[in-house]
Amino acid sequence: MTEPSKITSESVPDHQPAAGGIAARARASVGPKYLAGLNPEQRDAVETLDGPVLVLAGAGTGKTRVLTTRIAHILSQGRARPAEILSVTFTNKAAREMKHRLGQMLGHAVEGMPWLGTFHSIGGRILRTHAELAQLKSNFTVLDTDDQVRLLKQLLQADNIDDKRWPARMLAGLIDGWKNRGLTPSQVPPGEAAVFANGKGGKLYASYQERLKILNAADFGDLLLEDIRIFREHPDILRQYQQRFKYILVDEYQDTNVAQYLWLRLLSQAPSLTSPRVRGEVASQGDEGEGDSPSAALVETPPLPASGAREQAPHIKNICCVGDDDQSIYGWRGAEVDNILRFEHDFPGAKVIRLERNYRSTGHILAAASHLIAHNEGRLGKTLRTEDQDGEKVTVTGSWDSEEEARGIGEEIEQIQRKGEKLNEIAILVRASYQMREFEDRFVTLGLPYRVIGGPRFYERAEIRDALAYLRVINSPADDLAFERIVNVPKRGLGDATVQMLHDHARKRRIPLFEAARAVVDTDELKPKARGSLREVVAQFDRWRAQREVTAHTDLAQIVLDESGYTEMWQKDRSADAAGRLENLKELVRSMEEFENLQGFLEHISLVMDRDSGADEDAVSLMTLHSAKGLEFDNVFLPGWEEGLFPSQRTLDEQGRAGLEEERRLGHVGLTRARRRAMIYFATNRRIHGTWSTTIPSRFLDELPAANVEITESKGGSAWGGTGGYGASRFDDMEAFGSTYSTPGWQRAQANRNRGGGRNGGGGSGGFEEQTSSFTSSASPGPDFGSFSPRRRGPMTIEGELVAKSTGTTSEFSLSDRVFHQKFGYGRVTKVDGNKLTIAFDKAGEKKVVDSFVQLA
DNA sequence: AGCGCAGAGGCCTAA
DNA sequence: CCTCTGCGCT
Repeated sequence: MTEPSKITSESVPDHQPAAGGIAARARASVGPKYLAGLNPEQRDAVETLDGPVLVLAGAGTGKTRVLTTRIAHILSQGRARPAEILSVTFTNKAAREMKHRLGQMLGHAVEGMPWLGTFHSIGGRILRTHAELAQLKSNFTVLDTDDQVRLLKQLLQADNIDDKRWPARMLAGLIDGWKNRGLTPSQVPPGEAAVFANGKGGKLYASYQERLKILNAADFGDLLLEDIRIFREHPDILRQYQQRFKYILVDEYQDTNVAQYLWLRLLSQAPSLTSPRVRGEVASQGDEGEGDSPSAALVETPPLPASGAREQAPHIKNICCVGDDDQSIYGWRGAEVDNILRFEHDFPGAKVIRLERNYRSTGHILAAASHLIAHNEGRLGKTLRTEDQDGEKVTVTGSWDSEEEARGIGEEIEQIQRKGEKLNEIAILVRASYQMREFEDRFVTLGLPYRVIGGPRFYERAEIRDALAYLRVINSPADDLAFERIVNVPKRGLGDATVQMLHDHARKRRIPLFEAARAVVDTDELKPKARGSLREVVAQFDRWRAQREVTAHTDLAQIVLDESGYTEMWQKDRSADAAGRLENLKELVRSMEEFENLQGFLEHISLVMDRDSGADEDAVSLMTLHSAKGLEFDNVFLPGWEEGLFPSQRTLDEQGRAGLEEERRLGHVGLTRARRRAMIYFATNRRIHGTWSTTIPSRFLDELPAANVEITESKGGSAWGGTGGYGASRFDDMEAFGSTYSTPGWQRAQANRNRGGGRNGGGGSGGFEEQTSSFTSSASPGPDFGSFSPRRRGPMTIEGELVAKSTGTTSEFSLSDRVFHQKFGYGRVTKVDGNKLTIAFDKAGEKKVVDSFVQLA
């Protein structure tokens, strides 16, 4: 199958001038039609089928296209059958997209690609196949974060640990972190295990795992971690998968965590040659009991040929990882950028291909994004280039507060809409999901259709979780968490006392709650009323389980919801959202149709993150920067570029410099989502925890190159005192507005000045002239410059970049000059204020712009 | 058992 | 600002 020849496609005359990537370029003119239109690097990435390949694909360089074309190529070359290709992504969205594109390319649906999916879904599938080796049954439940926390809470209670001091959430985070690093309870470094509850952390992790087995449940981390364990302990099983997967493709490799990395490494070894190696691994794992080094999993585990010179032949099969270190934004959930940085070391003989030609964004946008990301130190370094025109500059707009920001963006959107552009081509990308609300409110009043992507997940809603709990109990009677959730929903008179009693009973007899209930019903331990209710519940579930055999799963679900009284509960509820909840329940039942049976549905539901309602309607997309990765839009709004929010203070506090760099990558991701227009906003006042606070513009604004950025005024200008115009006089007596409308540079200078002068307006005081004049001086840091910043800031030199260009103490323009503006067209100057001009544009109306952006007409 | 209220704590990002 | 918890009352 995989002979080590480097030339893969049908031979083609090598007639092109030669340099690196010649072969690929040569072939570019001929070949299968799916190769047409690929650039030489892309083509190289598609056609290098043998051995490890790392494709460093910058934003918008055709990453997905390469992946899908590569699969098509493998298939059409007869190198492997669809079922022999393992292709992993992080999100369902990405997986779906790949399936979709493959379908288009191959001209038929891709049911034949059973191993194309997310890490979690594929990991889960493998685990189900060998569930018994992890002390589970194949119908195990996947617990989400909520279940996880509830379970841990129970454990903490059982151990008499004060969950005020030691919140279950924190423990959940720790356990997640350990699992992300591939650590089983016994492998957790003692020092780390001790940080929780005075040393009980490790023990709690262990008992949590035990509880999971009893509940016949796994959490997200287990879906990979248990696979790894099974692979290590059962070389024969590992070999079976190694033989099956002839090709491995990995999307977003920069986001892989240690566990995913280990999982991939195990699978990427060539089967026939690995068995001794694997056995070696098992041996090395055998002593995992005690005294492991802190990074046990990292250091000790991968005794792959790759990791050392000790092995002569790199028996690594054809793995192709695609990623972009500049888009690594999941460090907080254990992603190891190191994985991508170390690739060549881990997979010796790896070919590294860089995709640097961007097909998405215009020159200004790309330049702004590149310039921003260039402030990061830890990167492999890529230079994105485009052959597109410069296009419009990235705009930066200051607003008084977040409401005005939303208003301004709303207006801008309406304007775009008036130009005839699709709402589908507009996205608002926020740092934190709580920012979304303001936009939703605004859009509702405007009647602007929008959709929230990746917001509160469908299955996280209470009614959905309740409904699922019913189904889970039917499917897996040992699922105590689910049973507990619904035993008294709707109210049946089975309160805490009863549940506590069941718990005791269950623990004593080591049986699930449900079985305990069945047993208790026959005793007189409960009061008649509770006893009757409980008996009814047990009988209902027995009945439903029996019906399951003869009833379609969608019908069964409907029956369960109706007979349990759950539907009725919401019908009686007169609160505002009851109707919506009923609607959601209907939607849930409807969505079950896509699955073959109840089991299949439950397997997927916890892993499927996105609810995809109405994707075909024309609507503005609202989402977090994180969930925007991989998407693109003509128009992208980036609100909330303020210190504390973006970059997030918490990230800075917790991760320091690394955190800052990750935030910056997030900014880079945001900007590179835009094809034609990127519009950044910052507000001077924002609600934090419900109280208004004054904020400072994000340092990232200063890191944007002046040449590609334009400072504009908010269009939601009414908050500026009621009129669109502005003037020194106005700001003189409106202290609060003083700094709101400045460029970032101003604002810094302003804050600086205020500190110096001992005024405390939170940066909000100071007259207009003052701002203007201090504009230039901000390029050189004042003595106490750093003091107003929440964190110590880096060298201030960057400050000058944005400032310098737009700085000018006096403008060369004067009143009623006829001017031209790249974006707004022709207009007449109606007011001059330092370097800020107010111009009445013929078409765009009155605008405030910095003079360097206009020229005399 | 169940309801309503007051107080506390959280808002980062995700499968 | 919003949700969750615990408490006291019915």
